Amino acid sequence: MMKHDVIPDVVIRRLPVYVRTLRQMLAEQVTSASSEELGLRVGVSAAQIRRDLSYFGRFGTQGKGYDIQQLELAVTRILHLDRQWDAALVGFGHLGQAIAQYHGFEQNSFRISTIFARNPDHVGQQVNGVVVLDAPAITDVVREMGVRIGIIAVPASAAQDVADQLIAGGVRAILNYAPVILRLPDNVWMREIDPTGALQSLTYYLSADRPTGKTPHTRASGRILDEAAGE
Amino acid sequence: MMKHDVIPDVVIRRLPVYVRTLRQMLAEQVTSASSEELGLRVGVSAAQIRRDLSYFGRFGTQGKGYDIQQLELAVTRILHLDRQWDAALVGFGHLGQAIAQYHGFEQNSFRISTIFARNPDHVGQQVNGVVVLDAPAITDVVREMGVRIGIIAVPASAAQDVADQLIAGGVRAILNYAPVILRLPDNVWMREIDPTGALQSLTYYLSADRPTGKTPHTRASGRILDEAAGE
DNA sequence: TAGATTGTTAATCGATTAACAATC
DNA sequence: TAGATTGTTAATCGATTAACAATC
Repeated sequence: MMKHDVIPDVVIRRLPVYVRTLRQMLAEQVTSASSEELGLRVGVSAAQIRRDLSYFGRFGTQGKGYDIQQLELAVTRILHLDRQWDAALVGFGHLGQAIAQYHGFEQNSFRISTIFARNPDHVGQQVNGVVVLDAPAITDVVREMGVRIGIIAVPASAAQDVADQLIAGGVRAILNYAPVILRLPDNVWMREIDPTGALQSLTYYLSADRPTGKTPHTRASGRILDEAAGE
Repeated sequence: MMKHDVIPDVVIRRLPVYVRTLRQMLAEQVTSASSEELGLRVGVSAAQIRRDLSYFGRFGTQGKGYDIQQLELAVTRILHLDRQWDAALVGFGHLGQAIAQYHGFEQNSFRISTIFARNPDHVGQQVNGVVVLDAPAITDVVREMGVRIGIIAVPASAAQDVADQLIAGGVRAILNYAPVILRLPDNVWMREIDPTGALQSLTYYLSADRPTGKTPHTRASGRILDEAAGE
């Protein structure tokens, strides 16, 4: 095993896709697979699967491939998903409420344990047994509860402030839904969720105003579609 | 101006952030800025700002910098954001409803013009004057309306099918909220929205179970925080 | 004109892929 | 053992940064 001082963040970002895929395979009762098969499912090359995994150790068997159950466990541990993480949600508007009600985090090692809002109409409300607290309490409550993950779902204008308060309370990982570039100290990690930006980059590729005549109404040729049924 | 056959997708992905930042600057009545200042706001290097823009033309003035209003217009046009785009939303569960009610797309060149659901309880419901249609109609309706953008908010197990139907109807850009790797023909562009995956990659960096004693309760040192107040 | 800052090319850095010896 | 497939190193590809001539 190669020892690396820092593992590239691109690699870390791919690991959740690996975990998800491995779990799906377990559900399908697949017990083992080669890097070739894994790559096909995950949508990356076999070489990349092997390269990525090699940063963390040796998980395969030459000539045979990988034991799915073993590998799933290994990657789960690498990402520290073998426990539940508390997260503090800030913002309880349309978006915040949708996030609070979302039942996808729970099955995936996360739990929204605290919710904060500025709007007095929201403070005191309750979701899944979690009471919405007043925003000024962010730093203190987060510190007291030892929460290390923050989810920001406030308007752009308030986001930097919220981030600062979360960080002051000990938060070191932020999921940011607000359309702003947050300035963060470099011991804090962040990911952005920006559906609008995603759409705005897609339209670059949609040039003509209308589908041109050549647009086939037959089924897409699907070179890629054929190679793995997957999922 | 350099002529490039294809502009790297990484560059295209940054442009929406540029647009957003430029609009923010306009709102602040900033009339011009150097690549240095823009880079500071956007969170990339000055060299990158200049390099990225150079793929599309010359937008600055030596010795002076960029006219914000002019540049905003230019990037808006490059991304084809100077019109409104219809999008078809598929899925009307918790997530789909949240997306349908989201009032952030409208101010940003997008409009959810059609909604599809499989669940009979959802079909026939109405949001902002848009009636939820039965899922089997996807291909025909999308084709008829000339919709070229699809938003997938269905369970993972149904996502590939939905994508295929959208594409058969002429959709060429997909925003995918389902946690699956979609297999798409290469004339179709896609972006993934995966908050769970984002959180799962963040926990890699949160090693210890609890904040260690050394965690400072003082304000984060903020090397970066200081350099630009921004936003 | 002198100072500032662009647009662009060359140098550097980083990530992906190809290749293959090791080995199950 | 022969065939398959890993783990790893070297080669390639692509993206970012540095540097600077052009020019406002």
